[in-house]
Amino acid sequence: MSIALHTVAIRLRQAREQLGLSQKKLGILAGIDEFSASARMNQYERGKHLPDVYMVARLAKALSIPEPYFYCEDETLALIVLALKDATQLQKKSALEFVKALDKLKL
Amino acid sequence: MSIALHTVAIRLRQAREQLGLSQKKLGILAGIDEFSASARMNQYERGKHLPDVYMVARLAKALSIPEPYFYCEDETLALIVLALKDATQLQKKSALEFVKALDKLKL
DNA sequence: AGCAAATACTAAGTATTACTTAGTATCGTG
DNA sequence: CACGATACTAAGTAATACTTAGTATTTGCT
Repeated sequence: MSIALHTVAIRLRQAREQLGLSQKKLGILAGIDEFSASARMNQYERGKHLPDVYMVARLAKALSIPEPYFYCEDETLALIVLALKDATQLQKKSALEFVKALDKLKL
Repeated sequence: MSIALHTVAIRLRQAREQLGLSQKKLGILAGIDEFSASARMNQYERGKHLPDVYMVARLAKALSIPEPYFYCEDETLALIVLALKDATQLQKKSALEFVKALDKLKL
């Protein structure tokens, strides 16, 4: 019997496995002490504890993933955020215009 | 002398002021006890304390703003997330395709 | 299969941080 | 000016995360 995992926990495991890292290694990459990295990362992924925003920021950096990705419940929005990772300001502006236009279109 | 505010704090104030709510009122709307709502919300906005993800979720709901918005450092990305608030799944898929194409275009 | 190393996971005490309370400052308006 | 509303703060208490010291489980090798 278990309570539903928070999006942060789900996205974290998702992103880590994508890169083929162990919980411990990712923790160390994010700057956690090597003796507690394994336990802490596991607690995050299992939903035992929640990483605070600063920790999520360091994990995001270690994984090269935008921070807001970890808070996207909607899978498609998560993918949009991910796809905009290396976008230039101009590209983002362009995407914004597209989305605004989309809104008026009621597709 | 003060340390830079976290994005959550900045976006929170931004969103609250947009709606013309007081700190206390927003806190109450988000389910905080009326006697501590003012202090807590102020601590969040001033960066004295950080709301955890569950609190951010409740604030997001009270403000009718998507959760990931609060973690978007980039202003344009924040606006994209905001613009997709009421988007249908089809519209989001469409936006995703656009962003993917944009990526290959190196605009 | 059997073993070892790596990885995943957990309980419990300690450390850290948020939350509540009680209040002071500041702003806006009659 | 005064008063009500809003913003803000210090400090003690309550809640939560972090560390430690392990136990389970999985993986790969002979």
